[in-house]
Amino acid sequence: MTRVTADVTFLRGYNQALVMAVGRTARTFERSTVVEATGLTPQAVSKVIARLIADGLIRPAGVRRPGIGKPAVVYALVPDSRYAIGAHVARRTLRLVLVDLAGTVHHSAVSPLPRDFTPEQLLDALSVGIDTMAGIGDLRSRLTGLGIGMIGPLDHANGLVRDAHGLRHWHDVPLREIAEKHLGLPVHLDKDVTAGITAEAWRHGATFGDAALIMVESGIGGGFWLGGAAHRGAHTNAGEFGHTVVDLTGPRCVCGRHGCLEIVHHRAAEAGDIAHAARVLAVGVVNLLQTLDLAHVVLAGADLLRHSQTYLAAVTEAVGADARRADWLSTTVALSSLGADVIAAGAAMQVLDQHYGIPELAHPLIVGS
Amino acid sequence: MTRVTADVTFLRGYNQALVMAVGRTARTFERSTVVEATGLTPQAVSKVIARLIADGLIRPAGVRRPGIGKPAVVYALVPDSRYAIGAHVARRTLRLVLVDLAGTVHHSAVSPLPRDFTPEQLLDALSVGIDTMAGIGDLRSRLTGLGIGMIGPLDHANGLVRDAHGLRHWHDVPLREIAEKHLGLPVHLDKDVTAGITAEAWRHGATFGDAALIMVESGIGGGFWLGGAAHRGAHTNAGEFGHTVVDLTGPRCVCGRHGCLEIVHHRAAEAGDIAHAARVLAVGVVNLLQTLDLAHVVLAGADLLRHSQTYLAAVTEAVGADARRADWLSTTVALSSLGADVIAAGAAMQVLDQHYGIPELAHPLIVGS
DNA sequence: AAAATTTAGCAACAGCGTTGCGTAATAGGG
DNA sequence: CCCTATTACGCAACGCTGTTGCTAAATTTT
Repeated sequence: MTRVTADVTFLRGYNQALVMAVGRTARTFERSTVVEATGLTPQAVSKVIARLIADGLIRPAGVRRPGIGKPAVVYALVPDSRYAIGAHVARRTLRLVLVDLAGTVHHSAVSPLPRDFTPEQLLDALSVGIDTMAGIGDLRSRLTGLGIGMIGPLDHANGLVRDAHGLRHWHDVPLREIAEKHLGLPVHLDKDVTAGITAEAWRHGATFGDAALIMVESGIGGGFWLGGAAHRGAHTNAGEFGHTVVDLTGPRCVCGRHGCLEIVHHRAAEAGDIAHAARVLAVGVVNLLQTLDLAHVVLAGADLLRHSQTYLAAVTEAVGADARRADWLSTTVALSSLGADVIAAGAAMQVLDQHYGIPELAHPLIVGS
Repeated sequence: MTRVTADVTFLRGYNQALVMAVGRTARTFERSTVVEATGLTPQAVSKVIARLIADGLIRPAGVRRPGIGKPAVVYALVPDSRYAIGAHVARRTLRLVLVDLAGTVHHSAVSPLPRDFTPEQLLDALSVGIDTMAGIGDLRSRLTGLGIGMIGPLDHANGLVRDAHGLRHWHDVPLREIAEKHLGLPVHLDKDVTAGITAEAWRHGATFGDAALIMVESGIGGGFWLGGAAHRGAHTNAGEFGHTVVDLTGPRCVCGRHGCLEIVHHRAAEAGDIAHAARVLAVGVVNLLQTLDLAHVVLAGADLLRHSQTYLAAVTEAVGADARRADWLSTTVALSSLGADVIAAGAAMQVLDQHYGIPELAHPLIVGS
């Protein structure tokens, strides 16, 4: 845990991150753009820009001639100044992506994982994949780290896999620690769905409001972006949205309860009635909207993307019907812009975010002795 | 909206708020206590403490003699240095409370409101009630403001009541503005449930993790505390948790959907089967835990408190059954420590929080022109 | 009475954004 | 062609933050 005290170094990181967010969202920008967006003084922005140029993160890119007056210098992010690798660890496959500072996915590769793979087998697969990707343009020196998005439950703060669902050799594995040792890179571990929603938020910039990523892929999960940050919950266990009861008299689920969203949805899909399955999922999504009041819903996951239009239509219709009562209640519904890469890409962006995003002011916990 | 830029004044507010949080949580504290809790240097803490003493917010309260060495100065919050008044506006009643800087409720008064009361009638009732309370100890000068917790929907950011459920004269009423003008006090407007959870968080201090306040009172609502702040959602409409579907084949609800938690619960309660009603509510609570992974669940609301032990037992049992699978998944369940005052008290604490809590670093939205 | 230990705070410092003001670069008008 | 208005940029001084170095004070132990 990096304890960040509220000193002036926080200010530097914070305002730098604001400028970086502008650069990531807009292709090019000027000093006045940042001034408007942040409320900082022009002089302060100049200082921040000078620091970022010195670090090679942004560069001047010509001038704008608006007519009268001295032309404004135009700046642009240097996307290839930093990279991160993201890994999506599923039950049978490992997906690796290379993401640059702008959030663009450059390479994507899927490799199979042995049935019931062990931590060692995963590390070997990661090692091989990273060497291949990092060797492409000799970008080892510009590699910020590795992000891993994985099925839970896990402990994000301590980088610990508690008990990955359906994998026998994954009980209390300190994956972050052993991966950092094995790979010689900073490693960030998070739940797959949380990584996924981070990808959407990182690419949309500071305008992205409260949002959820709904993932249907051997189970139903949800990743949440609330109040400008990923929501992980008290024990990194948020998002078990598939195990919310939507039918009190429904069939018994593997989790022990009756009528979970997941089992009801699964039964419908199994029977071949995808349209019905999609409507069931839509009920769950509207439940989320009622509870959390979200601005965006993003749909993802292999099983969903296989029938993407059916799901998109069902959820859009249900959300629209719900919001019809009030015109000020608007929520966008969309398929993930990154498709199958969303989890891995988001894991990579979490690493970039740790370095170039808003620094966490770890509200210090007053832990009793 | 107070746009806070990330300058040194933020640092001051932030670190002062940390010290105030320590003072609020602990009866008394020393410099070393704060150093441990915040990670600041002793010298920095000394400066902060000096500022707070100058403002009359804390005071020296003797010394501690731990044995060897110079005794440490003990400090204590001065609870009566600042007050705030909180109002809970329900359909038929107005509840007013006086809360001090420590979060202690000093006076509580309930007065009836006319059926279908108008904004003017509410303002008059507020005016009378505030004059009575503020006159008690001539604490007008120490009054920070008025917090109003009200049924929604409303717009927290703009202080606007959009369309209060079941009240005819409340469509797009700029309540904050007209109340500030009428009462001559800063006014803070929020949903009732959000105010309620703020009360719990403010009293528990920085150790309070993600939490929900479940309120059963002419409807079922939820207030959320996530990531160290109240969660209001994209349109201040979070918490409509009573209108989440738990029974796909259930009876039709007033909201148009079938099998909402609220209608299913209501039918059971109407039939006199409170135990069953409580179990239905408990299913909804567990749904929340699955989705959000909360550390605390607080139960409140007049209809619930009337059978508090039945509800407490049902929810505790359901939460325990759910967490049994994993020992690291712990969630506390409790009745609100403030009882019927929780909404009004929370509204008052929101006012205090704006002045003496962690300052918001309003992540500036890059709003397109 | 002297040494050891712990706490408190003054003074100088580095670094942040802000303010004041001078300079550079352009278009338009005389 | 030159002058002026306009816009953008940045140096220098400043106020404020927390930090660092060091001295002084208050107590117990030897």
